[in-house]
Amino acid sequence: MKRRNTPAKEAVLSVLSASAKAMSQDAIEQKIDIDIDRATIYRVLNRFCEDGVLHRIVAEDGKQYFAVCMKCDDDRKKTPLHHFHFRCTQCETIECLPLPVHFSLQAGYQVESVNCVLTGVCKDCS
Amino acid sequence: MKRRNTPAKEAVLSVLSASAKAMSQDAIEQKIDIDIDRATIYRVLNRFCEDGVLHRIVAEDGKQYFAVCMKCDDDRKKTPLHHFHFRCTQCETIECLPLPVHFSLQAGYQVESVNCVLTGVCKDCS
DNA sequence: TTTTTATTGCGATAATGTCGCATTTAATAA
DNA sequence: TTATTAAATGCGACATTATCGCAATAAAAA
Repeated sequence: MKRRNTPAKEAVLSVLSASAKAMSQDAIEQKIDIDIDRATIYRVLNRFCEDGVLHRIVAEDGKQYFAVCMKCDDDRKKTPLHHFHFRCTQCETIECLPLPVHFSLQAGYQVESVNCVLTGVCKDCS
Repeated sequence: MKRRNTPAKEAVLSVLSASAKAMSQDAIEQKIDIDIDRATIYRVLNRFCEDGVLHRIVAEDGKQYFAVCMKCDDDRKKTPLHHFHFRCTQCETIECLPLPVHFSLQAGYQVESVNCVLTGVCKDCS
């Protein structure tokens, strides 16, 4: 299933690339200048996640948020693969923290994904 | 607002106390022998969370799961305050791991809650 | 230009969780 | 025991998030 370049994909990715924070579907839709259907945005986001372009965070509000995956070109400054996220209940944003998630499981567990979110008030709001 | 003892509360708490895993509202409802309205179960669960009897986990499926809070009477064997959870996609359960969550944030952040879930295949299923 | 099929828009739908309101009932006072 | 008070419940409606099927569109290759 070969991917195609479409205005919807470009729009979604450009919004997320320009954002310092993770965004939900509705926030993305509001930032996009052209009209794209809700279902289409979700499909674009899901495809990007499959392709490793974006990562998905599920916050305590039960909503999905999306952020561009940091490439490993420049390891030191970038956010680690599995990192904490911070959701501020004041400014309603989610940011990727440069804070790796460490854990050591008993043998037998197969981890497929990691979802760590801290909720509270971010440093800009407090 | 003083709490009252009701059959609904007792039923919910007894199901969760007997369970080794965190449970969602629908799973709890299925386990309960008497008929309790969905909204009531949610209200009971929310009250227990407020009162520190239960803790709430939001998994990557966006659903809320509830588990009894471990008391600190017997510290060593108990699950730590902020601990990882493991959601198995095979047996569809969520367990509390005896694995504390560590993080150190920049000054200025106020953490109100922590939600860490690992998803994959648990040791019983693999 | 034609063909192929990935992608889209639209509508319907599932699922989770909350809320308002009238009613019930647990706990307290009389 | 009975009356009183307000916490808790049941019911229905509702909001929100996310997905799905299907016909129509359009990107990429032939």
